[in-house]
Amino acid sequence: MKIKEKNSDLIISGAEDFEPEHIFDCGQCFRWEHISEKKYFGIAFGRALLLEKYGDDLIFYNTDMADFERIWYNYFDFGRDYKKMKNALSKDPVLQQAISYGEGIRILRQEPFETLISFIISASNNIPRIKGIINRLCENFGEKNMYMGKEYYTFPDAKKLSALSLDNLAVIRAGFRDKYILSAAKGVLSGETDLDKISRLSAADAKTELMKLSGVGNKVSDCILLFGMGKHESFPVDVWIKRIMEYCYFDGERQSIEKISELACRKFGEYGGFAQQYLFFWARENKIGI
DNA sequence: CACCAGGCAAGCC
DNA sequence: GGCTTGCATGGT
Repeated sequence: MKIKEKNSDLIISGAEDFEPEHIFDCGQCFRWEHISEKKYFGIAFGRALLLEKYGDDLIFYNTDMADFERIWYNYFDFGRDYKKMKNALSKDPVLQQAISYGEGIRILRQEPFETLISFIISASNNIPRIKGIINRLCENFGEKNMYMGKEYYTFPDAKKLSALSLDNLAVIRAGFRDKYILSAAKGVLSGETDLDKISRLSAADAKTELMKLSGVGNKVSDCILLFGMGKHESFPVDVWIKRIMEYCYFDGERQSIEKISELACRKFGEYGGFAQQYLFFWARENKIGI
């Protein structure tokens, strides 16, 4: 991978296993917007970014090497050997097919607090509405910044959210999740919930800590571990994953979530999270198992 | 109208 | 322990 600075843009060549459509539509993030054919606009770590896939190159508009190294390199998981992971998972014929469909997926390393709140919102919800609620959360309570002549809003921090009442929060129309959002924010602000410390625990111990939070159960905690804490062995089992796993590995017979998790752990091990994302994207886009 | 959405907590037995 | 039910809101 080579990076050139040109005017105020970065041209990244030789970045393999990177397809914006796969990355941003596989359900791991909610703040990336499809602008045009190959352009996506998103916000992370307080920064906005317009990026474009241009042939084999990636263009990161209006940014610099300092921000690339500080934010985007880790956010886009550029340090990982995706070939090695794909080779390991491809030994399974189901995964081989799912990978060939979503070959450009990467798992983003997102901010723990944003991931926590976002996946609390995700419970019993659908993706378009999750995005809508998060947009309203940021527009009402985040900080306004400018990027390429356009205003954008950062994800509000724990302090800002903790100061809100349920009535204040009603504008985002989060439904019954509103009280969980406030409670989680207050825990983080007080230090009772130390997300950085939790990130450094083993996946199992971190999960135990996260599940102490109201509104964070088995599936939501796995998503926080996977997308916000770098625990790539986590395999979140939602309704889609449950269906496709039953269809592909259990002859279509209904299974408990525990049985599905056990099989995923055995089959995918340290790469469980990647397997989950390939399966999720493949199943949803092709309506497999429905 | 019923049913569902990247579930969870609380209340039952 | 496991199982059932209510939950806000919006889309089909």
